[in-house]
Amino acid sequence: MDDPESPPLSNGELARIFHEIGDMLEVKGELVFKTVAYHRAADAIAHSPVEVARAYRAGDPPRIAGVGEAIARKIEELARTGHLAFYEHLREEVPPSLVALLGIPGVGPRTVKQLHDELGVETLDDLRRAAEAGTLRGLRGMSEKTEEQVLAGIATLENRKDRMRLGQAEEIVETLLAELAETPGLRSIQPAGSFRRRRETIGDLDLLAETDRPLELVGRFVGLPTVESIIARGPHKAAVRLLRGPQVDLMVMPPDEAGTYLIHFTGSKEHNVRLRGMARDRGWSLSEKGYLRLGDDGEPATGDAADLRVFPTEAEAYGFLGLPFIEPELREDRGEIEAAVAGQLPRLVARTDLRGDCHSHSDWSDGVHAIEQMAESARRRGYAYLVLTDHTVSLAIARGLDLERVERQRRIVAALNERFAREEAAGTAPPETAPEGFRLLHGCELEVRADATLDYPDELLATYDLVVGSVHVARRQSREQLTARTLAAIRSPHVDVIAHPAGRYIGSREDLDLDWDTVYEEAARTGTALELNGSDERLDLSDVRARRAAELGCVFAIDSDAHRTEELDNLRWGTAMARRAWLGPDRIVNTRSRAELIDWTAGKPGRV
DNA sequence: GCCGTTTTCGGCCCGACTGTTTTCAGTCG
Repeated sequence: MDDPESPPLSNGELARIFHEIGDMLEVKGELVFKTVAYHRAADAIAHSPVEVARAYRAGDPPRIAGVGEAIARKIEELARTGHLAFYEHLREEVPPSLVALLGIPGVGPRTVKQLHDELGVETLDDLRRAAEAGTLRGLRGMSEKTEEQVLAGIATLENRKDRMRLGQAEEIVETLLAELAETPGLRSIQPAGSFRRRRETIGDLDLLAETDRPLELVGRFVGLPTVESIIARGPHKAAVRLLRGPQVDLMVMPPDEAGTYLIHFTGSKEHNVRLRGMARDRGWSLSEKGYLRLGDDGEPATGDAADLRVFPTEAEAYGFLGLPFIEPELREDRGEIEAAVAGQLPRLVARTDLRGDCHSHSDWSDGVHAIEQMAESARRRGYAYLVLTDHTVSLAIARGLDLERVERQRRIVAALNERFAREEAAGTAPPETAPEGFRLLHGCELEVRADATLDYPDELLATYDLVVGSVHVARRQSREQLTARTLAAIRSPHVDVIAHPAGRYIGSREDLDLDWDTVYEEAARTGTALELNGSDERLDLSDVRARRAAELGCVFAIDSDAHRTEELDNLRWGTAMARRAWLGPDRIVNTRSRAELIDWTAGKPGRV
């Protein structure tokens, strides 16, 4: 029965259902291509810029690659009723506890089916008991050793850490690279995988090395003090789990053949599948080893090495398919192949394009470091400006500033800027100082109250260099209320940037329930920038949302939201998200000079 | 189940490692 009153399922919820269907079909032993089709469709829905269920309910189903007639019918049913009979029947047949067994490393769908059919295993505990009782060894292809592996796999699953934040991944990678750097024979070593693509969270880490002495490198790698266990170890490849840390894969490549290796191990899997398809169309088989010419039978030729093509760089390896180099952040099969074929890849914004930072805090509100420390730190990073945006009065928990403290803070900012100007004139500023000089701009992080009013009066807001507006409180309001509050900030002539528009914390706090397209359209119409918040706990807007916003004409600010000096470097993660959203420097307001930025903020009433 | 400037049927990406195997299936990335 239709239930138009209930909120439509989110893309994430739809994707989870179709992934689960794919998993259940795998366990049932269904044709593998069918299960893959469900997973592909689930991924496409998860990354869709439009709210799929809402669009179906409105009678305007979007065209989604990988969603054909059968899956479209299922989305339709889910969108209209919130239920899917096919899914519910499947869950009775293949209980979720059985699907959960797929999470055990080393246990795949065939094994789960075998365990269920032959031993009646339905849950993790069933399997644990069976392995401990030694009843697995009687099954075809299983032994005592299998039982040990299953038990170890269950332990791993139960201890499995959540995916890492980018900053955590970076720290581990840098430690590993330092520990392996002095290995004899090593020519180069670098991270690949989702960390190189800068996905918002990282599961496993991948390292790629060129070395003349593979055995020595692999040996040192598996012997590192932080290695808890060795998962696999071959002559050119090894996988380990770190103590209280992630799995790390090391791959050794022959010197001067890195091109296809880097592509293969950087991924994404979906990007690689597309490349292999292109290679196949041209009569070549692509693997990490290079391009191998296909014979008349459609199989790669064996024997003579004459038909293997290898390349020292990724650019050359892409070039073999007639493609330009594709930036790692774009390699998600979200249109980058088509753009590359058409010669229309975007020029992505780079960290060095940024001239300043529009969102930062001091110990006047909830930051750690003093105003002067924050300013000095930004100056020594070569910025032309840092906007100090401490919280406003109603956010008492963060010591929001009342009017009297705003005035005192303003005098401190002015005094600092006088000193900076004097030093620049006298030539005594730090050598890292930007050519245009450095100034601390005065702003605030303006609270949008629960009733959609702004925390400071217009007369006060008009005195700031730049204002970022934020929704922090009353997050559980209705979609209409939350959207109205965000729009109130966007429509204010004094609000220049909407800070962390979705208000999420990765892994712990969901996005605000907003009418997103309306928010994007209004931001575009008024010229209000949306923030790409660089805190690796936020990364807000997400890459998917930012790309949609850009399609609708929005501009953005890449901000650190630093609460201490070290966090100023959060700009690198904000930049990564901008790149994953296909954004160029022209869309980012803080690629502008200080004078241009100030002109832009002063022009807002005229932009409306 | 999806998809089509070679197909509306017949394909659908590739290889290393593991374990139990005597030639290969399963899992993983």
